[in-house]
Amino acid sequence: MEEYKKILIAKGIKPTFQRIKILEYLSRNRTHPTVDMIYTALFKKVPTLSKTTVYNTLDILRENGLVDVLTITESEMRYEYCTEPHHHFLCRRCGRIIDLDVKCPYLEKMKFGEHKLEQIHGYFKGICKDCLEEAQ
Amino acid sequence: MEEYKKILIAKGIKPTFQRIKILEYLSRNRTHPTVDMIYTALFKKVPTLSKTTVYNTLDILRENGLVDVLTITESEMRYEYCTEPHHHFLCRRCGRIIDLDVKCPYLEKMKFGEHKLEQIHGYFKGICKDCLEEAQ
DNA sequence: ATACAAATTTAAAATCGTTACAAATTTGTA
DNA sequence: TACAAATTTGTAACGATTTTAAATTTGTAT
Ligand SMILES: [Mn+2]
Ligand SMILES: [Mn+2]
Ligand SMILES: [Zn+2]
Ligand SMILES: [Zn+2]
Repeated sequence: MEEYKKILIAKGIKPTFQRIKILEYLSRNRTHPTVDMIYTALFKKVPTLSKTTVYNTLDILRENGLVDVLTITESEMRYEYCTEPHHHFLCRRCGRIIDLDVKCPYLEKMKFGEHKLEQIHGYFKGICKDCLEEAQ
Repeated sequence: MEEYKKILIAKGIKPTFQRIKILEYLSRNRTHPTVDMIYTALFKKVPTLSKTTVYNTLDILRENGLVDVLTITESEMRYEYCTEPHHHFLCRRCGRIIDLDVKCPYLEKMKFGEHKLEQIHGYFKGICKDCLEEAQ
């Protein structure tokens, strides 16, 4: 609670209860949740919460570099607490999005050719280890 | 026309007029169009075309490995005629999606760790060369 | 050719994630 | 306490996609 309040203040974002809770949720749940997952989880604790606030807050957090957005699935956006750049694996069976420890030269240099590079997304898709085992 | 008819037949897909036209369009327009772009362009030539047919056909083409789908933007899917795997650059200024010639070891091996890897998407995002120049 | 079943196309409605909007509430300051 | 600004909220609008069922086309048996 206090920790996330400080983070918001450091970024010049007014640390409202909702913003703190959303940032805290993302920091504690490294599952790349959808907006609806965030909303549903927090609504239990904050029954006045509006989904619009989740959208608004995520936009603010994103603008301030506290949150990253993944376009890895075909229907909804995924959000994650911003850390070091890394790649992701999406399992088409269970839908989980798993952080990968991929050695990618571009991730560090953030430089490529003549274009101005701002983000790199590495999306690996297939069947995850657990689902493979489950199917024997 | 005949060329794409043959490709469809080779895949066991009934080569209807609409399917041929959609496949032909994707082969000739390597711009990673949206469904709406495909529909709007073809509607001029095929005024009876339905957007549902575009969706249906793209699904079939995708299932048969003739078309790839990109989830690079935040709102709609992008389609491309299937070629050798390659990465992409999305310009947030002009919206163009540019094919990249990135050396990626994973693209060739298609193997990574303990998961079963089926696809790799490399999405680079930023400002393209042309837009940079245009802004001096 | 004709009839009929299956496949395909089409148009319309439904769904769902996201955005726009305006009212209600909260916050900061005088 | 009063008031303006910022934030939150609920609702409506939007747009991409999916669902559904009717219309059309195709292939095949007669
Ligand atoms: Mn991650
Ligand atoms: Mn491409
Ligand atoms: Zn899985
Ligand atoms: Zn550009």
